[in-house]
Amino acid sequence: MAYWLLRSEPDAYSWDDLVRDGETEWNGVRNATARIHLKAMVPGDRAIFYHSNTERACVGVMEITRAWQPDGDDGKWASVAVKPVAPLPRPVPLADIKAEPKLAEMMMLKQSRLSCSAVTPEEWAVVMHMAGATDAAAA
DNA sequence: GCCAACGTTGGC
DNA sequence: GCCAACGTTGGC
Repeated sequence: MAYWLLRSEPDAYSWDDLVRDGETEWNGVRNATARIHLKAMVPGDRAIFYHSNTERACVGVMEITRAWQPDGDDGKWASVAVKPVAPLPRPVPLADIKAEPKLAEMMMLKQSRLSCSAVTPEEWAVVMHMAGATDAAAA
């Protein structure tokens, strides 16, 4: 299983919106690097939901429910389907991620504007620990 | 509101 | 194909 981080401005689409919807199409990504990651996602992969901009914190865990399909008028972009797994018991602010040496190499820090980035299993475990997440959400 | 990072566009 | 100009994003 692979781990990912998907960011969204909560004003545009938030964790609460995802919980309300039950499942959603993660579309509208218009960045070549992000697309590489979207196309690498397979059902069962886990992803951190990160609120950018106004909140700047990881807020929940999602599961990829369907591999990518073409997105956009010309079909040259990609989108996947996701569903919520569990909210993080304690949201993990960006400031805490930056302050944690074990997360210094995280892709989201290296490329701060990238909306879909990869997370290593080690990084995933650290973030879940910081969030106080139990095994159910962390696995 | 400002600024840095970075992707995209367009002229050459 | 290169590179400067420009626009957008996101953190502060």
